[in-house]
Amino acid sequence: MSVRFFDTRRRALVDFVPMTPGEVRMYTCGPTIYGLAHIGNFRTFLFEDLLRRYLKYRGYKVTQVMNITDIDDKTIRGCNAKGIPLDEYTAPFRTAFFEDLDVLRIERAEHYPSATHHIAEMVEITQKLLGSGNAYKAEDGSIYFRIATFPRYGALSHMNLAELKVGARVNSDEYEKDAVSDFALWKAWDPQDGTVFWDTPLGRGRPGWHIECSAMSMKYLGQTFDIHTGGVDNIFPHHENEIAQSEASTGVPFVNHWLHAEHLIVEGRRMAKSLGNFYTLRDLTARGIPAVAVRYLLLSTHYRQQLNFTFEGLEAARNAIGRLRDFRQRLTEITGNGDGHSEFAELITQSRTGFEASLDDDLNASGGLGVLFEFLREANRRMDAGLVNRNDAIEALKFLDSLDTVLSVISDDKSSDSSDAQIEQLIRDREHARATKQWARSDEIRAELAAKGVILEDTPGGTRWKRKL
RNA sequence: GGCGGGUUAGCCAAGUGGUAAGGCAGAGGUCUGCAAAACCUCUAUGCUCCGGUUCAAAUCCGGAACCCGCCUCCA
Repeated sequence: MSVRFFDTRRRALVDFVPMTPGEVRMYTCGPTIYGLAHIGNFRTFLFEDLLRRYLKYRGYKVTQVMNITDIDDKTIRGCNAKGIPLDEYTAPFRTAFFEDLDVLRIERAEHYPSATHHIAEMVEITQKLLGSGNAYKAEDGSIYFRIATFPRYGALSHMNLAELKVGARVNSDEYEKDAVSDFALWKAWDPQDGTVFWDTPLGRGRPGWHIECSAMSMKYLGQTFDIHTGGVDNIFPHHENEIAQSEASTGVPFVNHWLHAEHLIVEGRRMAKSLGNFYTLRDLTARGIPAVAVRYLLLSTHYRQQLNFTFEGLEAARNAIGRLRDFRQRLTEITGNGDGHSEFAELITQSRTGFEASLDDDLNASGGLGVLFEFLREANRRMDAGLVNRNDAIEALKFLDSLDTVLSVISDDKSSDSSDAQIEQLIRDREHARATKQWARSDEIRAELAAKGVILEDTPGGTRWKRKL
C-alpha cells in the first residue's frame, strides 16, 4: 500500500507519487522572525516534521526547504522602532527558532533560505512577470500581479473572487492597484520603511511577501516539486498567490501535492498573537513542562483536525511518554537465552503493519499511537508471564526504535551528570538498609531522592532509578 | 454573504456500512516490607438532535442546532 495524503487542491485523498521515484522534494512555509514562534506555529512545524520523518521511514530521500521570512511589515516595523538594522533585529529570533526546533526534536531541513538573501531571485521573477504582462507597475513604483491574467486563480482555495466579501482588511492605501485582489510583488520604498530597502532594477524598495516562497522554492527544488505545506491560513491568499506567480512565470505546474495543517485552538479560539491567547514553547518549559510532552500532544491529534490545547492534555502526554519509556527500559532488562519465540515475532510484524497502515493513511498518528500502545500492553503481558526472552526483547527494542525515528518521543535526551554517582551510592545504602529490614531508613533515602526528582523502583533484579519526566 | 472543518465516555482522541481503537484520569484487584512499575476487571446499550436508506449507520442521504477557521501579507 502506498502513502496517501489529502490534497487541498483536489480535495481528496490521493496516492503520493513523487516526480522522481524514491525522492521527495518538499517546501514548508517557515516562520516570520519578528518574535518567538508560539506553539500554534509549532503545531504546523511538527506536522511537517512528522511528514518528513515518515517519508524517510518509508525509504524516501527527502529534500526539504523551509523559508525564514526576515523581511515583511512586522520585521520592518520592529527594527525601525528599535532603530537598529533589520538583520540585527531578526537575529535573536532566528537563533531562538532553531533552539526551539532542537528542543522539540524537529529534524533539520536541508535548506533554510532567508528572504533577504534571495532578493535577486525575486527580482528576476518579477521582471519576467512584467515582461509577460502578468504584472504591472503602479504610480508609486510598486509592482502588482494582475490576477485577471491568471484564469486558474482560486483553484487551490476553491474561492470565487467575484463572490468574496470585500473585507475591512483591504487597505485604503492600496488605491494604486487596478483590482483589489491584485497583490504586491514588489513594494516601492516608503519613508516608513526607514533604512530597509534594496536598490534593484525594479527600483528602490523591497519584495512583497508571497514572492519569496516562489523564488526560494523553485531555486532549491525546481520549477515543479512534490509537496508544499503550511497552515490552513496560508491557503488563501498566500499559496494561491504563489501558484499564480510561479506558474505564470514558468508555464509549468508549481506543486503536485498541497498539504495544510489545521490550527491549534485554545479556549475555543484559534491561538494567535493577534488574539493574545498564545503560549511560546518557553512559556511552557518555564512551567516545568517537558518539551517532549508538547511534541507528543501536538502530534497525537490528526494534523487536519483542529487541536484543542489544554494543560490537562500536556499532563496526559507527559504520563503517556513515561509509560512508553518505562516499557522501553523494561525491555532492555530482559535476560534469558534461547531462540526468539515465533509468536513474538508475529506480534511485532502485526504491530508494524498496523502502524504503517495508519501513517500511510494521511499520517494518522493517533491511530499509529493506538497500535503502539496495544503492542506495549501485549508485550508487557507476555513479559509478566515470562514468555519473552532476550532475543525477543532485542527485536522489540529495534521495532520501538524504528517507530521512534518517526515519533521521536521515546528515546530520552539523557544526560548523565556528576550527580549520578551520588544517587547510585544512596541507592546502595538503601539496598543495604532493606537487606537488614531497616524500612524507616530505606524510606528516608527514597524520600530524599524523590525530592531531587529521582524515582526509585524496586524490582526482583534490584533497584532501578529514573529522573522524573 | 462565499468556502471549508467540527460535535464520539470525566478530559484528550482514532474510527467512511458489520455492531464503539488508544491515551490520561478514576474505582477495585494481583504483586510488593511499603511504594513504584506491570498486569487484570470496571467506567459511552451508545457516537449533538430529528427524519430517511439498509438485514446492518458514529459511518450514507435530507434537515436542524451549536462551535471553529479562511475570505488579501496570520502556522
